[in-house]
Amino acid sequence: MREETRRSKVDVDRKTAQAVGAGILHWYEEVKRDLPWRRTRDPYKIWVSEVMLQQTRVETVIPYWNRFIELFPTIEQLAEAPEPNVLKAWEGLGYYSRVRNLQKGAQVVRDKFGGRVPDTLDEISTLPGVGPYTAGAILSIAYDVDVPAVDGNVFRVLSRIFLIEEDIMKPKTRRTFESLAEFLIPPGRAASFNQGLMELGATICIPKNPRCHACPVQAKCRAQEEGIQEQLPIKEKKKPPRPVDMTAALLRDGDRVLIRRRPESGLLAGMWEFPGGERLDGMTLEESLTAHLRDAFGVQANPSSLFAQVQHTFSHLQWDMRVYECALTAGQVREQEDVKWVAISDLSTYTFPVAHGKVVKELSGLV
DNA sequence: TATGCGTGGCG
DNA sequence: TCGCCAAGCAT
Repeated sequence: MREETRRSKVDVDRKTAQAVGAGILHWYEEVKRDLPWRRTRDPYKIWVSEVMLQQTRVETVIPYWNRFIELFPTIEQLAEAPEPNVLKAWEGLGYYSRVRNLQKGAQVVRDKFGGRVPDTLDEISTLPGVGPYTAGAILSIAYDVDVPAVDGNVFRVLSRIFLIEEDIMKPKTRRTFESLAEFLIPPGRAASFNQGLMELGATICIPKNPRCHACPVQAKCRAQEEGIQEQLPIKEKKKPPRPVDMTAALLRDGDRVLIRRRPESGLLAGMWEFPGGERLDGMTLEESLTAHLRDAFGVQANPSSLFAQVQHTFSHLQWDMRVYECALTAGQVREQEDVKWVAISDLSTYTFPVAHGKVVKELSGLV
């Protein structure tokens, strides 16, 4: 019996577990949203949706998922697609390593698993970009395996129902929630139950002003009983993003401008940008830009006028980016694979991070 | 265990 | 406005 083999670190009796599991399951079957990836059982398409949904809202993902599936309808086609095309399909979604890992994963599935997404926790977890949450989500949703899928919603919902006051930012806390979530799964119904937990967190048991009156398990919720649902889950504060002064150059040659590709690893890997870099210690922005252009291309360039100022906040960085029109006074920049002179009207065929995309937009408005 | 990695929406 | 938040993973 599963009740005897499964244990939770949280104090929950079987009757409560059964009531909560059934309550959420039945509520979900009644109210679930009609999302495009809920109309398929294709493990590949569910995989794509789960990766896109990492740290990303449903409303944002929908158009990206539709387009991505249209462009790459099968694992085979994704595995064989040119990488820049795949990156382009992700442009604007953020966390770009997700899509690189997704394509690598597709290649692993093709080469090591005969083209079929594996259906065991051990095997699927070997795929790049597939962590504990995504593994559980794909297995339960696509294959009906009774494994938990603990994301931010589940942390919030379960911490409230069972009044769990552990800090969810601590990695070890995940195990507490995973064992509890597994204990709650109505046998054979992990697909609907797991999605129900997340749906509840996304629509009712939301971070602020939770709609407890509409909750199917309100009567079982210990936080609601204590009136402290808004204080949960316990989450330690993150550090504020570090401010960085950035510069970038607008170098023109007729109606063409100079762009370059960022390195294959690190921040915004492989995306295109206007050349420049961080302000260097002890230098002004203009001096730093001149130095960056000299280092990168071996040319002398003078920043003349300020073309644009762009503020952009990442999860860990805050860019204050100033884009200067520059005049080349010595040397010239030759095209290479990762350095191009591009007509303004063709810039849209390249993939830019949002900060540089704002500059592209400014430029396009001038044409 | 702590940090790097995007972007857009909301109160 | 601005801090927080949204279906995390890799290192």
